Amino acid sequence: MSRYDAATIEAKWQQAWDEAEVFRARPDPDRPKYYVLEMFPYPSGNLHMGHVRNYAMGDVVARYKAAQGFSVMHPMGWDAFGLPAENAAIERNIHPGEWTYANIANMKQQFASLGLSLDWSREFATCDPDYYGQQQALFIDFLDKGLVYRKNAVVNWDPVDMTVLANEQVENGRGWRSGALVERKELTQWFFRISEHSEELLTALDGLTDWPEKVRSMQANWIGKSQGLRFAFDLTAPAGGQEKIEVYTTRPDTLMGASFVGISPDHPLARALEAENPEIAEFCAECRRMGTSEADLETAEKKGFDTGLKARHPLDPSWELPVWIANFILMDYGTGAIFACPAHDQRDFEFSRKYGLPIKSVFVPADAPAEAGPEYLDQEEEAFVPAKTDAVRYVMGFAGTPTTGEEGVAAAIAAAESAGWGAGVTQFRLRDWGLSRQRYWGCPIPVVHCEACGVVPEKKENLPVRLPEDVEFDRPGNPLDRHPTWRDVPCPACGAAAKRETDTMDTFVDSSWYYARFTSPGAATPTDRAEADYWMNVDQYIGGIEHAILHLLYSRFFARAMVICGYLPESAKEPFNALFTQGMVTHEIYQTRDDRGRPVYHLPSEVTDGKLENGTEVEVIPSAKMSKSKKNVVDPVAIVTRFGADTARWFMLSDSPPERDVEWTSAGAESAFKHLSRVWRMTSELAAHAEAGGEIGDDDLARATARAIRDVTEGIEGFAFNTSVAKLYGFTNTLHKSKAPNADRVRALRVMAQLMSPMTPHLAEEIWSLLQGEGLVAQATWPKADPALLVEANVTLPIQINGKRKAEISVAKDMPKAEIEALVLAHEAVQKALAGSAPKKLIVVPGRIVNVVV
RNA sequence: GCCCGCGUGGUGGAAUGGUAGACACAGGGGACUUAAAAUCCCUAGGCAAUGCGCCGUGCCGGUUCGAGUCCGGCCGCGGGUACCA
Repeated sequence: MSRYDAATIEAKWQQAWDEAEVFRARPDPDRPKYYVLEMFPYPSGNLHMGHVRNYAMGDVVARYKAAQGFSVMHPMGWDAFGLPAENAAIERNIHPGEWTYANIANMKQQFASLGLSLDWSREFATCDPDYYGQQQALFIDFLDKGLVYRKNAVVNWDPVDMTVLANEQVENGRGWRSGALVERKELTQWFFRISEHSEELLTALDGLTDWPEKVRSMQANWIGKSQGLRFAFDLTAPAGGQEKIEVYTTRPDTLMGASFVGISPDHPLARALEAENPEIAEFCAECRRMGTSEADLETAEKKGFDTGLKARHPLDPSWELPVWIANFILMDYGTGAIFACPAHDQRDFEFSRKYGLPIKSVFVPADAPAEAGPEYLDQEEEAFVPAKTDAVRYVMGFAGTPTTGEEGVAAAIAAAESAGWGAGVTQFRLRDWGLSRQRYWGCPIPVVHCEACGVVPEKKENLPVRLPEDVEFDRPGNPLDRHPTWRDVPCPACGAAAKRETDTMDTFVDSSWYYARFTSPGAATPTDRAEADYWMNVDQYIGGIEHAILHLLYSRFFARAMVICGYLPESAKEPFNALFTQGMVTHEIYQTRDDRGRPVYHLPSEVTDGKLENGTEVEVIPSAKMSKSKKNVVDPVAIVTRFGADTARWFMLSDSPPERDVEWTSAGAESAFKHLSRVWRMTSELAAHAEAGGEIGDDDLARATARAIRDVTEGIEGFAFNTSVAKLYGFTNTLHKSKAPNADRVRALRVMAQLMSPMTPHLAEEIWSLLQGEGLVAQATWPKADPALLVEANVTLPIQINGKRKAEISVAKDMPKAEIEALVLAHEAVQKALAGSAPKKLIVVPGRIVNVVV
């Protein structure tokens, strides 16, 4: 007997699908449309298992929806701009474009081997001039609508390489190549006005009911709406041209516990003081020798400098608070200035202890001793920070007698407003989106700087503003800046000699509208409205949880901006109807040490039974996300070559729930292959008995088939592909053991082929064809379970005694409660437990369980 | 630091607040085979010892007739933290 030959089967059916153009998306008035999209990949050059998992999931949805009668669009493209191409250019002296397109060609071939139901006719890369030209057109329209503007912002500056660094290029405060201490540097940059949409982006989250709750909650926290008080501390004497310091606080109720006023090193007052005082200049310079990332700033040691200035407390003009510059205060937040209340903020507490500043309690726990007062925390190690809704007792309030923080804040705002020294304001944490990048491999920002006219957008007929090809990466920095001629252009407004902008766009811009471009990838405008109106929204979006905030929030903003500019219908302002976030693919890490004790990593393919080929034992480190640096990667191509794409897909979908991480094990891949081989063997044994349709006559097999249809369908609908896979294992076992006539088993196996087709499409197609199914299984209608076959006559009821299962009874499904109770009470185990007395309680949940409380 | 998740046998995991461990991997036993591979059958949380029992879903506590599931507090791991994508 021949064996399961995945390579032959897969090539055959991939060709058949291509020839029949099965996956070509076309508007169809007779069917509802369904747009499935997986986050497009960065073309690193090689497919990894995370891709296989992500795209296998999307493929299940796309194929299943097609079988359900939808007109499906399932496109694919490339998120092709970004840092790695420039790094490759520097390291290997290859042009970023050449490197990127070679990677795309390679990966596309690998994609093809997986047999995904993709409509490749819509493919594009974000580095295609056609795509980024339309992005430039969008930028110009956004500029016109006031959605983009320029302001100053800080970047990580490498003073040796004279270049801007990404946060990930800063390691322990030093540039990753030069090793130089990184500085913060201010540049004029372009910003999208996303913060103007904070309220809308926040409230609209409530409508995204098919998004994971965790993603909505992360976005809500990121947007960070808060109610607080804005007011000013008057300086006792003007300094640095300032007479007061404006602050924002969400805890105005703690104002009587203030110990100092803190300002950011980038605050205008700090800037002014720097110029006069070398010590302050040195301190601020030290603060600026830090990366710009929030995690770095927040975890760095808290440092401060007493400016010697004093500020008057707004409630007591005779109370003078010292003004400190502190490294943890961000200029981007609120007003860049705070007042510190160490008793009720852990960071302020530590800072105050370090610098010997007073710590006065404003409130104490509700159950604190009656004599507890402002000195309550004197001996404590931590600030007292209860939930805002917890009951507390104010000992130094200034507005009534609130009983919780929440009430205290409201009362403090009301008091400040009526006394006229402060205003309650709503504040958002969300900042405007800085899109300027001082790099070559990105979409050029289509503006020209003219001495006479200022910043002028390029004319749309001159788009795309193409990246020049003749660039060198022999030194750090942006090659666009030093290109001999590229910058020189006439001003689009006056025609005089002018200079192009050399900054390019953040790659998040590229990925913020690609879903819209897929609806009409060749259009001469960013979208074709008829196509966009038809295909939008994305019905199911699938991608990694790592994109929960930035990519998804930016896309939501961009969709709104595109609606404003008329490129999308109003209904598309939330572009993704449903979102699913899948987990990562992980693997054990194999490590040895070199003669200096440094770790050396080994590929799984080099390790057998915990040993290298030369017999050296490796240390096994628990699984982590597959990464090249740890070498815990498995090449999908090798798996596909060895077992076939269906095995790789099947294994990626089995075992782990899609939203959780999955661990790749070679044993798991082998068992997946074994199973598919078994199904194939059953098929080849039964193929001789294949004949035309008809019902399954054998009652048990008919019922098992109906249950399989129900359960597999439920699994797919609920994004629990692992349970669908488990049910298919079970159905295979049933079919294997069934003594039903061959014709019945053929019929059941045909159904199984349909149920398997979203996951293992090639094998399903082969089974379908061997068993003489009609047409392609990829175009067959999804099977329906006969409800009559799903009805069970009897149910097993577990009997619990005091919540612990002790026995069970089998009863008719519709048996009345009273009869069940009688049966239960008569049961031997219950009699024994009751020992003659009556039960305290008898709970009967029909069809579920019985609990006897004794 | 902050925000958001996750934690169940030797392993991956299943389980609308209702029989914890479905399905599978590895393991053990058996069949077939000269033998091996492949395949097929049986077994399988731990302790105890043979019926029956006790313990058990990271740890501590709570709500409930009943908690892996809900609530509070810890511990550990992971994702994000605005220039990685």
